[in-house]
Amino acid sequence: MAKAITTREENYSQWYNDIVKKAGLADHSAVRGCMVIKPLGFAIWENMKAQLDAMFKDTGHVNAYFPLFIPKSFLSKEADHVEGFAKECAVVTHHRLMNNPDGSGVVVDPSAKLEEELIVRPTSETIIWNTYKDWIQSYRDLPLLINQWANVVRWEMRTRPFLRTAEFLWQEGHTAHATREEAIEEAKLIHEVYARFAEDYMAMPVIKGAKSANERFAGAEETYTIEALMQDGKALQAGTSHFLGQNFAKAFDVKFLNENNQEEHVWATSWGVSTRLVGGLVMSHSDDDGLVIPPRLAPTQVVIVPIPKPLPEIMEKAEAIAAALKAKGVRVKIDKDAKKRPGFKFAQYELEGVPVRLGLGKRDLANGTIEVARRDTKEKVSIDIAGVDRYVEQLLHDIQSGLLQKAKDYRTEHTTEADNMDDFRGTLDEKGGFISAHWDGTAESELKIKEMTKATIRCIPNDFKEEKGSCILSGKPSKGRVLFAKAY
RNA sequence: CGGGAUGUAGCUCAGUCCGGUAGAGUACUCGUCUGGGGGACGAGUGGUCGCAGGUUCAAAUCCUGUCAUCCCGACCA
Repeated sequence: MAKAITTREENYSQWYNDIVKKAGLADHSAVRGCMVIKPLGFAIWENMKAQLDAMFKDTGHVNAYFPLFIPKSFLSKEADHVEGFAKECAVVTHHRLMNNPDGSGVVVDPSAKLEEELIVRPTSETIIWNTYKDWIQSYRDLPLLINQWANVVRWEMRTRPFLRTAEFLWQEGHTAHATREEAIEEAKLIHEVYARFAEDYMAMPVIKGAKSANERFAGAEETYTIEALMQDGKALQAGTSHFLGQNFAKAFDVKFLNENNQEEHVWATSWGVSTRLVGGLVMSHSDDDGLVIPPRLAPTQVVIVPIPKPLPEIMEKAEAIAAALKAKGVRVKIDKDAKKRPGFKFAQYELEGVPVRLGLGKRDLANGTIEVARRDTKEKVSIDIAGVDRYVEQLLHDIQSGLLQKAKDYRTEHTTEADNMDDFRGTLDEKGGFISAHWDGTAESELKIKEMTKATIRCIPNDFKEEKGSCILSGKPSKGRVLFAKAY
């Protein structure tokens, strides 16, 4: 049967598109740049969301919801911010349709023009800070630690499912603090939460670091980022946490009285991760046979396939095994479809990335065994049916840690030091990945390198070591190495 | 937003150059035989040819516009 997925070697982009489509993560929609997230893709996002939400709550945050629409005037209040987003905003200009007089359908009613146009949020800093102004008077109102789960719209020129879509789902945290130090601590705390989530749940190793001025969020004083490396050697910015200083507090006049009865502007952070993480998950682990989902985020962790079909005696045993697994907290599904053949199902579950498949047949019943197949390595073993629940529980842990280790090894192999432009370019062309190189700290050098090689500074790593050297471009003195890569 | 390509059955595509009432494979439905890695045979269902105009006795085919997708750039998470 046609194995419909393009191989990674053949065409990495096409491979990614094939996985998204064939595994049933998402479909294109009738609207340019927007996707329909299908049940499997959405279930993965729901699992991510549930875990992140718990982690935010654990660190003292609460959820709220702010409007989709932002008055146009709000967006222009913070100069850097508006410059960053103005080019990609959807604008609502009217509020009514009418029948076209020529009978050809509906048209915008010109008499229903809005007094003030509304922007569909590309991010919510402005409307949130406009609101916080009313919520904050005293240091006793601080810190204010709020998150929202929402959709946002950025009118992108070129889109790709999950990685960059015109509309996407995300969470955006917006916090207000009494001091600069506390706000920076908050931004770092969330940075840490993101990194932990990526590694512990997505099995996606990330480099923690700070963005250069060029790559920083519009309106931020400092942007902390987690950067992951995809299988094609390109980096993916997977989550950012911003220290906003007093920029938004000043723009929206958010002040509080401190303990000494003095008025001060509050200090702010914002932070977000999006459905882009689903794309990162795909590109971190999946292979030419389809999706590979780490167990902790897999909607179905174990599937039991009766062989050759769901006969009563097989199903009885399957139900018992499923019950034992459920008792251990495993998300298990029994395939009860009598029409499809086992071979077809095997291929299908591999395509959909189910971490563990149990094959239970008549022969197994006779022998008291069951076949266990793991998705990540494609290994199959036949084990004693009696201990299958404990075996599978352990196997899920092994798969989770195995995926992380494999991704770490890949990253280690694809992180290279370069000390001059020739090496830099050579490495970039031949194997890609992260390149650790000296940089003089100027925006000019950074932009020039980008122009010459398409590689950007992904981050100034947290584990930045003081090391004397000279910038690979300008030759000027550098205090240490930063990480470059081509990025999504 | 520029350059290139493509839209015909759920999917992959032929037919378009040279206009004449819509094709294949696969999937799907039913039946029989099957059954430990994408089954075999037989019989069926399924398409206003992306959309809107135009030319013509006649348009999947020619012309104009438009929408969408893919690849390559520029821009960005």
